[in-house]
Parts: sequence; C-alpha cells; structure tokens
Amino acid sequence: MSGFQRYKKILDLFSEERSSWTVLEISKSLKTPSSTIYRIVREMVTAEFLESASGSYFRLGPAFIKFNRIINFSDPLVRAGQPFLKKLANENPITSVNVLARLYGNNVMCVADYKNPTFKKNTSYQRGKLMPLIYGATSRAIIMQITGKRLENLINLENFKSDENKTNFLRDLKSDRKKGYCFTEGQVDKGLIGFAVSISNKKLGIIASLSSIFNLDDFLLEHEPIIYANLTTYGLLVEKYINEIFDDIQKYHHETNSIR
Amino acid sequence: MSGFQRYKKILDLFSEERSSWTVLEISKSLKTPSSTIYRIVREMVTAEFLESASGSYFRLGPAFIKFNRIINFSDPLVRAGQPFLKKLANENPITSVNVLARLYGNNVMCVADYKNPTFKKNTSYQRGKLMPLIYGATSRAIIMQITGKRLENLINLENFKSDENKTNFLRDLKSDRKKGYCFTEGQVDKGLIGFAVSISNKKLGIIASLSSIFNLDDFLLEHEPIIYANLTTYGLLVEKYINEIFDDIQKYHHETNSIR
DNA sequence: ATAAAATTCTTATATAATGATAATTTATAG
DNA sequence: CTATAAATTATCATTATATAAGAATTTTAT
Repeated sequence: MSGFQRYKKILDLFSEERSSWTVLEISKSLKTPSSTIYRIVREMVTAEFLESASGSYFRLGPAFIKFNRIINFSDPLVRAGQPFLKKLANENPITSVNVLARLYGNNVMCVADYKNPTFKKNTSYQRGKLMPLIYGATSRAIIMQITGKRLENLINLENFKSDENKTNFLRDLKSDRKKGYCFTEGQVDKGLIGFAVSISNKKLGIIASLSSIFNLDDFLLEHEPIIYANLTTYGLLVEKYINEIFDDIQKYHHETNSIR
Repeated sequence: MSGFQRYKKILDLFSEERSSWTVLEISKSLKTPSSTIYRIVREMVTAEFLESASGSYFRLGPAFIKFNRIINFSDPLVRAGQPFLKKLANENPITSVNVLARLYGNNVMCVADYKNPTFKKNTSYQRGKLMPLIYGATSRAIIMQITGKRLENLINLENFKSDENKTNFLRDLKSDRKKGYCFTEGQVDKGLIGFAVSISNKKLGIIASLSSIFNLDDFLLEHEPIIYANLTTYGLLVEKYINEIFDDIQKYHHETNSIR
C-alpha cells in the first residue's frame, strides 16, 4: 500500500451500510498494524476527510460535503443540467423521476436527480449512486456512445448470463445508437420503465445521459411521443448550456492567465 | 509537503471560483516541480478524486459525489434533521430558508438546507457552505455551546473591529446561552434575519444548530412566538432522532461484531 | 507534416512510512 | 475516587517510497 492508495483504501471501507469504523476494525480489515492505521487516520482527521464519532469510531468527514458543493456549483454537466430536471418533470405527462447520469470509471453514476413529489415509489436513482452499467435506459444512453476497444473492455467486466445475452445486448445497443434514444422496462427497479437520451461534450470529455423514469402502471402508449419530445428538447438544451459554460470557463482562464 | 497534506494541498486549490487547473498552474502555485505534480495528479485521477477535463485542465472528481452521498444517507445529524427542514419551512408563518449547520474545524458549515420555493432572495445558506463563525444566528447557536479554552481559541482566530466589540459579543453569547435560542439581523446577508436553536449530542460529538432565516420585510412582531415554538419543537425532535439513530448504530455494530 | 505542448519515464538521492514496542492518555466499572 | 482496560500517541531502527532534473514519448494543434 503506497501513495494515495493508502488513504483511499481506508475511505473505501465506508459505505451506506457501514458508515463508522474503529481503528482496530480498519486495521484487521486491511491487515495492517494498528499503529500505522492510527497515524494515517489522524492525518485524515486533521484534513477533515474523516472525523471521530462516538466511542472510538470514525466516520467520513465534512471535507466531502465541502468539495461536493464545489462540484455542484462548478461542474459543467451538473450546472447545465440541474436546472432543467424540474422543468422536465413538470412537462412529462405522468409523474416521473428525472436523472442526469455520467460515466464514472467503469460505472454509471447519477449526478443530479429530480423526483416529482407525487412519485411515491422508492427508486435507485439518487445523486451519487452508482448504477449498473448494462441495465436501465439511463446507463444504456451512456454506453451506446462508446465504441471499439473501450466498449469491449467495459462489456468484458460484466457477467452476462450467456453469450447470446451479450450478443443481443450489443445488437440492441447498436440500434439504439442509430435511433438516438432508448427505452427499458424493469431492468433496475421492478415496475418502473425508463426513457433516455445521450448527452455529450467532446471538448469537456463528458459522456452522459438524461432520462425519465415512470411507473409502468401510469404509462399509456399515447404518452410516448411527448416523453421523447421532452427528453430530446431538454437534452439539446443541456448540451447547449454545457457549451456556454465551457466558453465561460475558457474566457475566465484566459483572463486570469493574462493578469499574471 | 508529506503524507496526506501532499494531496490535500492540491485539492484545496479547487474552489467555486476556480474549478479547473492545469498541472503547470498547480506546479507554479505550490512551487513544486511539474514532474512531481504530474505523478500525484495521476494518482488522484486513478482514485477518482480528480478527473481530466478539456484542454489540459483537471477538476474535482466524482469520488466526492459518491462519498457525499454516503454521508447524506448515514450521517446522524443529516439523517435526523434533513426530513424536518421542509416541515419546519411549511409551518413557519412567513417564507423562509431553514438550515442545519455544525461546527467544522474552526468554521460553521451548513450540512442541510431547505428553502421555500417562494423565497426569492439568494442567500449564503447552502449545503456545504462554510459560514462565518461569529456572524448570524446559525453560527451563534453553535458557538454558544462552547465554553472555556475552546471558545477562547476559536474567538482569537477572528478579527473583531475593536476590543469592545469582542466583549459585547461574549456578553451576548452568554445571555443567549441562558435563553437557549438566538436572533440576529443582517449579519450575513443584508435584509435577512435569522432565528436559531442549539442542537447537540454528546455521545456522537455533534455540536450543531437549527435555524430559520426570513426576509426582514416580511417579518412582524407577532410572528416571533410561532417561530421560536417551531424551532424549539423541531430542535428537540431532531435531537430525539439523533439519539434513535445512535442506538441503531450501536445495535448494528454489536451485531456485526458478534458475527465475526 | 510539423512544431509545440502535455505527459510519462528514468534515476540517484533524500525523505518519509512502517511496525514492534513502550509510554501516555482517556474511558469505564466498581 | 481509584483501578483497570481500552484507546491513542510516541519512539526509533529499518525499509520503502517520494522527489526532481532531465530525457523520452505521446498528444494536440496548426
């Protein structure tokens, strides 16, 4: 264990299910002497990446809230897309969850979400949540943007039930890529259906999607064209705003660099 | 520069105002050779604490969104308080911003907020934002819980306009501590007033506050008793829930430890 | 196709991390 | 209030890793 990994390994122990750890537990779990863990944990507490809780437990520190906020206010995708999620929700013909997601390492991560207050069901779509790569429209509208070697690598990490499944998946992906949008049913949460469009910005290295999730029970075929129209319109709007934000950033850096 | 500081110093460059940096800029700013920064940045990109953006710029990575989410779903204060903010907002006699804040190092940090949709003014109270220690009711209801040496240290970090100011501040703090709640006017944002109560949990090491912020123009004297009643009621409720969450955590750790 | 910029690689040297153990502080129970 | 256990910090010889200058390579822009 060396470099940043030393710290990352400790942070990675913390999860929703298990949000506080003692030094001894960390020590056991990482098979590292407790004197070493004590030293590292102390460093991270100083830096506010961890904080001591009750007993001898430690939990994630407030630094994450702080940096998360900075991302919220500055990340082009979040900045551009966040304000539209509510509008999209309000224009959809039936109650919905609306999600902005992006490729995150080898996973898809939700980076912003807006749920209609009338949407009762609990869903897997919440900001910060990692989503399965090959299930759900949200994810598909993302990986359908990827091709060649990169796609192959990503797909090989997944466990398909059979080779046939994999072939079908790739075929569907290809046809969805042509259409420019996609639809899935019950792949992530039972009883829910999802529609999604791709969002991308090459200059900013953004590979993302905008999606609306509905209750299957609420859905009628006549809703479909409205749903796609909304997603397409807002998808383009988000891309347009990402571009504007990109220009702003360019201008800002140009200014600050010429001052020096 | 050694240990975690090495990484923290780089992360600390990123702010709302300046959210992307090139390696060369970091290198200049930290007076460290670029070959070193390249190596460190690469490590952090692998760990997803940074990500490469367009040009040769880097920005904060998605790890912060992920860990922030874990805190959101597991931090006792956020878990206990978050659900009440909207209720509090709805029961207040006039439109308000409602804030849960806590001591964060030598600052006060907002950890959850709910703003009435009808509240038009932009405010400084947003999740993750660091608040000034000695201004505003939100902060005061926090530091009024601190005494002795600790208070002295905190206060000494602040620049008071005069010694008289400082004496007055400490006197007001003491009387507010006795009352159990506090009120300030326009100390953080012009035209806004704030009311706050303390929230604490010794076992969990939580020193926090619950506050409601209003437009001065909307406020009438007759609102005051309702505002205080709401804050007090919800403050106690939040503390009660923190306790329940604490018990849950205890039980969980007891179970998982006895399994092993 | 070329030049410039960005990034990675290589290396000897300096510096810091490790972990066993001891010392100290803090919490807990009687 | 004291005794005991638990948690945390300190010490230090050893080992491992980071550093930074410059060369080599890759990427990007023209």
